[in-house]
Amino acid sequence: MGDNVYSLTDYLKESTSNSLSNLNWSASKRRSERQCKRGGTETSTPALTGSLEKGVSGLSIGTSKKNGTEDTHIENTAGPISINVVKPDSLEPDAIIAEYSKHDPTNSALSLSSPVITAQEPLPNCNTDPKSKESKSRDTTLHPLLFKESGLPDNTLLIYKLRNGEVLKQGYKRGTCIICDCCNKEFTPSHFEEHAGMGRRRQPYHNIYTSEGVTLHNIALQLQDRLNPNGFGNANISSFSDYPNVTSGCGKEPSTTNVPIVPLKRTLQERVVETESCYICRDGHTTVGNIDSDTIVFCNQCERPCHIRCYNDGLAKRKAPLEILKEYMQFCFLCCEKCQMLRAHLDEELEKCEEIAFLRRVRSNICWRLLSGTNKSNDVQLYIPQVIDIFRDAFAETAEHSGFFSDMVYTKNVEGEKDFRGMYCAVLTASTHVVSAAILKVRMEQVAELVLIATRSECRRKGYFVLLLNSIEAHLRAWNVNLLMAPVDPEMAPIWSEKLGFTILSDEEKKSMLEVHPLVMFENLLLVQKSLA
DNA sequence: TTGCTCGGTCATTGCAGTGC
DNA sequence: GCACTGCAATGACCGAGCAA
Repeated sequence: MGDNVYSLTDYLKESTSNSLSNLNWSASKRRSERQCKRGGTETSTPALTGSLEKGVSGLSIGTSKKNGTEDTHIENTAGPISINVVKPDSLEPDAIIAEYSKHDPTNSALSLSSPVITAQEPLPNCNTDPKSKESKSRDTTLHPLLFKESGLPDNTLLIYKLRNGEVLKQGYKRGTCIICDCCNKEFTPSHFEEHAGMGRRRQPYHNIYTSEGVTLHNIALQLQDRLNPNGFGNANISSFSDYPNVTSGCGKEPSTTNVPIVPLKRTLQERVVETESCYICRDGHTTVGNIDSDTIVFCNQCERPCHIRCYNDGLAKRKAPLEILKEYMQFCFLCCEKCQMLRAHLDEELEKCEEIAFLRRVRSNICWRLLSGTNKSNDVQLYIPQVIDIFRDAFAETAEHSGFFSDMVYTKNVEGEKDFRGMYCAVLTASTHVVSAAILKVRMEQVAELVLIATRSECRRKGYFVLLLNSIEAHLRAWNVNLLMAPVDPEMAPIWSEKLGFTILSDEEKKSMLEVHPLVMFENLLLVQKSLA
């Protein structure tokens, strides 16, 4: 995989020169046509020469000096979006596809962040014709965001289609252009629209969709919300992928010898029972040593404690305590419908392999998979050892405790010590290789925990981390999980906070959170959280 | 000679009106 | 509601003019 990824460099280096010539060609062609139409003469200088540095004409940001209008950004409160971006210094078209915020499709439309252009005061005797210049104002800062470094990731699938769903052209984003699949030529959005035979529309951003079915216009709105959350410019913040790839449990490398602290709540131990109350009746009464209706059992999904009798009260047909205990031991005791639904979603996801990006050079798809170490199929067992290797490599300083990684990945229940059941591996794969992996524990709608996340060393700094993280967030949203928690190295906390939209919990908040939710925590790490609602 | 400013030209595409 | 269309706002680019 590493070789494949790195080999993409040559491909893009080659194509860079092609892109220049294509860009100039298309620009010259368009200019020529327009000048002929106006009866002018064609200039000898291609209009877009050198525009690769400054951005294609019409895609740059600025304020008109002609009429003195000035863009004024007002504060918005829209939530963050998830965007995957390839490393700016990486030429490879690696893992890239946008995973846009799906949880609130109306967010972009209602966003307050769209630039408001101050209306000019009408001059005395000015033309009040609605077609007059003064009646129009336009936002030229929005759509260019898509083509900036922190904007739409390269290789994002782009489709020009009609409102009825008919696909006219398909391509992918690269740099400031769109590469059409049919001819492999570069187009600006407007050219792409023209290429699709709909040049007369002049609405490229409203008719070019991603594979997610989101228009470029809506993505630009979401980007704007993300980049300008407080109404202030974020010019100093570079690309989202511009940071070390390994985070979560430890940062780039663990600054301490981090040992996972697995809460005892995960096991049925006396002290746990003594300190827990049934979440249904709020009573903590139980009889230690007996298996009866007063026994408190922990749900194998949400891990909330409940009396067997309280659980049975909600059933049409009661179950015997021993039967429930057996279910618990088999990790299939689910306390309510929501937990059953969530487990069904997870089980369903285990069967899937979603293609979320495509590496043209190596003709390999980047796929999202959710794996369970308990699955003994050859397919899963092909990936699991790679996941362990990735974690061992990424968290080298914890090598002496590397057994934990194996236990987590294989979701072992180490009797009397640690219960890693219910953990899943979320991975990105290319061909038969895992490029990025995370250990994920999904609870009910309350919280999911991202225990570890890391990227294969040779694949780092290419955007896989963000791609995986955003895929995780998107799936959690789809499963109605509304909070994602992650233990992070203090050194990496600013990245999680500033670039990934997480909130760093104070020690007090962390303590109370861990009391409520039995998360796997590491020594000396901070706890961050992100609302997915 | 160099660097800066200004104005003209043009490509791009946002916007609004119109028709179906 | 959608497609089509015309208008024109906007920024990039370029050359001319001017000052240092």
